[in-house]
Formats: sequence, C-alpha cells, structure tokens
Amino acid sequence: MTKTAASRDFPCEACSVRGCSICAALNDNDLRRFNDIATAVALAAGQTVFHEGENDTYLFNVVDGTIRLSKALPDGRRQVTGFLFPGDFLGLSAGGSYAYSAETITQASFCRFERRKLMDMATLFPKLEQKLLSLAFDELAQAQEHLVVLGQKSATEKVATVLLRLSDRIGALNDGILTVDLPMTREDIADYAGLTLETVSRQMSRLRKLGLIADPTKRQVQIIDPPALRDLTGDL
Amino acid sequence: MTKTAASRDFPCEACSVRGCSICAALNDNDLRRFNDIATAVALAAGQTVFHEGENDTYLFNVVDGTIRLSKALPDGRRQVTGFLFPGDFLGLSAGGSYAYSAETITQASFCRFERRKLMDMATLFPKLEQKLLSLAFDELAQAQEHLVVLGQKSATEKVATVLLRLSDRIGALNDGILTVDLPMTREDIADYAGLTLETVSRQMSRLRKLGLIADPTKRQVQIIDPPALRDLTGDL
DNA sequence: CGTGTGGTTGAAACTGGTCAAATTCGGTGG
DNA sequence: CCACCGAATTTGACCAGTTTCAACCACACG
Repeated sequence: MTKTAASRDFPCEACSVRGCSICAALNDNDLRRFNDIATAVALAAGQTVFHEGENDTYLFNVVDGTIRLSKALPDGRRQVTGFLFPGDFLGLSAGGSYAYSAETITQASFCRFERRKLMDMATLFPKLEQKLLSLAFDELAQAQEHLVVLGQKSATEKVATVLLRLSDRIGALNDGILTVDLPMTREDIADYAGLTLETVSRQMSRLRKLGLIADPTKRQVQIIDPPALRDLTGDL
Repeated sequence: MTKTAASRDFPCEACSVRGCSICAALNDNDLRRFNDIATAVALAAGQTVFHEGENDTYLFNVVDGTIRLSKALPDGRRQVTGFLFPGDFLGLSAGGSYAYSAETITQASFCRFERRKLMDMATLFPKLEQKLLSLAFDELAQAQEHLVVLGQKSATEKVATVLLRLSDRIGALNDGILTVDLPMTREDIADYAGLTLETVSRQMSRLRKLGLIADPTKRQVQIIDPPALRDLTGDL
C-alpha cells in the first residue's frame, strides 16, 4: 500500500532499466530530482518518436520496446543508423535539431525529459554530465564500428556482423542455443547493413544452408555455431 | 621582446587555432592553466600519432597539418573514418583505448594533453566540459552523416559528396573559383568513401569530362560548378 | 636520366541490385 | 476450426555498377 503510493510519486525507484541506463549515474536521493523532470510516454508500434531535423526539445530514455534510428535521402533511400533497446538513451544531438529520425518498431515506452532541464541537471550533478559524455563516446565508437561494416565488408560479412551484434544485445541462451528474436523486418536489417532486403534474405539462407543459423520462424534466429559465424564477420 | 618572453611561457595566447578549437571555451585567464598542461608535438608526414587499441593516455589538438583517422580489419582492409585539419580535436574515446588509428598525412603539429589532466580540468571548468560534450556530439553527427554516404550512395554520389565536404573544410575561393588542395592520396579518399582507388579515379575523370571539376595538378581540384556537383551528391 | 610512387585507363569477372514470381506466415472473419 | 487475405520473405533470372587485374602514364626525386 505504502509501496504503491511511493511508486506513484517516485516510479524511477522501481524502474526496470534503473541500473543499466543514464539514471545509474545518480544515487537514490538524487534520483528523486531526476524523477521530477521525467514524463512517462508510451507509443504503439510504427510510430514516430521524433523526426530528423525537428527541434530537439526532448531527450528520451527507452524503458521498453525497440526503436529504429534512421536518416533518409530525399529520394527515399534510408540508412538505419541503429536499433535501440531498453536502457538506451536517445536524442543526443548537436546544433539544436535531431540528426536522425526515431521510430518505434514494437510498442514502446520511454522516459521523456526536456532537454533544457536535463542539461541544467547535468550542470548540477557532475556524475550525470560525465555519464552523458561517456554515452556520447560510446555512441561515437559504435558509429565508427559501423562505418567499417558499411564501407568495407561484403554482404556475407555484413549479415554475420549484424546478427552477432543483435545477439549481443537481445540474444538469449536457451538450452545452450543462442536465440535472437528479431523485432525488425528484413528491410530494416537491409537498410542498417547497406544492402537490399533480397540480399539479406539470400545471405541468411546461405548461413542456414551452412548450418550456422536456423530460423524456426522468420522473426526468430538461432545461432547454432557462434564461433563459425564470427569467422565470417571479417573481424578476425 | 617582452612579447617574445611572454610567448615562450604562454604560447597558447598566440596560437593560430586559439579561436576555432577546444581552447575557445576558455577565457584568457583560464587559458593559462590550460597552457600549463599542454605540450607541443610535431610529426613528419606519414607518422602514427596513435594506434587503434592503444591506451588512450593522450588527447591532441591539431595545430597544423592533416591527419587521417582509420580503422583496420585484420586482412588489411581499412576504413578511413575521417580527415582532421587545424583546430580539430582528437583522441576522444570510450573504454580506455583509442577506437581508431591516427596518422599524419602531411607534416603536422599538435598540442598534446594528458587525458587525465584534461579531464580534471574539465571538471573544474564547466565551459570546457560542455565544449567536450559538444565536440563529441559534432563528431557523432558527422559519423552518422557518413553512414548514409557509405551505406546508401553510389560511387558518383560518394565522390561528389567527399569533394564538397573537403571543400567546406579546406576549400579556398580564388578568383571566384573554389579550389581544394588535397593532401591525401586517391587511396585515402577511396578508403574514406568505401570505394577502390580506381573507382575514385574514374569518377573524378567523369566529373572532369562533365565540366564540373578541373584538376590543374593531381593534388589540386577546382570545383567549377558547385551547384551542379551538389546535385550529384544525392542529398537534395 | 632512370626509378618509384601515385594516378589513369582498359577489359574481364563478379558481387550485389533489380524486377518479378512464388511461398510462407500471422492474423481475421466466416 | 478452417479458409482466406495481405504483408513479409524467399527464390530465380537477369543486369548494372564496381572491383579486379593489368598496362600505361606523369611527375618528383635522387
């Protein structure tokens, strides 16, 4: 009863991503201040969180669901720059506007912050500012990793790399088998890997014939032989 | 005479990149503190500043010259992730080691900082910390821009994009003609654009035949018709 | 005046893209 | 419960663009 009352005022305390997200930079006490500037937001699948070029008024923390980040060219080509999962932070940008669009792939819920307020808090809490800095560095390192994938790798290497990356993030080891539930379509994966959806599909068929992966359903992949798949990534 | 004596102790004051670099975040007074933790370093062309994976002990500010950033795959393939010019900052990283290698393309000089000392100073001077944060965001935005180039663009679009980007940074408008002196080889450009050097060469020949560019020497490009070249970038 | 590095050009091979058709899957309504 | 629908995926045949391999050229340097 008291717990429920407390949770109503202080939901951050019981948040599922409390430990693995930006809020991990704050102690329980400071978290209350953080809680006060956060608003819970929920979106259905296929909705736009924000659009490339829009005024970057808000920052978000993913609590639940999968998000797709992308940048589009005027003729409709699209580069997916990343997929976000619970605990990820989103909206960091330069120059006052979002550098990419963010859309929900599944139903999703967020903590939303006014950018201005969050930045003010960062000034007050050095731990928070350092966390933001390290988030920015991590994202940068990830983007640079991905430059290598897009610029240098073959189709097979790209698909192997993407599957293993996704498994690092959302893979589950069931009965000794590494299983990945893919919330995104082949087209999303293709736009992420700089390929066409047909090529992604063909490469996955190839990996299946090689016995490296299996797919009980189209949206679930089992990585049968992770080391062999890693050999195909080109990264050593 | 007094000026010379002062400069010896306080070279930052007269630095050529004072206004366009990280030190722009500090006022003249605080700059003295900054000056004290900086060491001047000079390298010849073709030297390694630091290597991917190395311990990230130092951060650098480019004072003069051109730097190439790259990440390598074990079989020798290489993705150039960026070119740096005077005023650029270098070495920001996550996880204690450099995420990429940095090599000089031309003779170059730097300000070198111990990472630890610079970070300590950032804690003391909020302006500096904010500058670091905004540098990280800018780099991130640039990397994401480049993901689109590598993942979605055709060879022609890639070369047009790279030429215009370089001209934004190192182009000079002489007699109404936009001239770019390229310090890097075709191979560097190719590894930056995710192409082979032959393809870069062919694309440049094509642009030359179309009358969009001219090259008095192989290392100097004149962009005759910037708007037409921009039309070929695919970015609107 | 040779030598080497970097750059250009050509021809053939190949990877991945395009277009089109067939198949599977998840969900919906009879 | 089952048949059907549309979206997602797979597969096939063909084609275009890029790479590969190789020869040739130009310029800087000793």
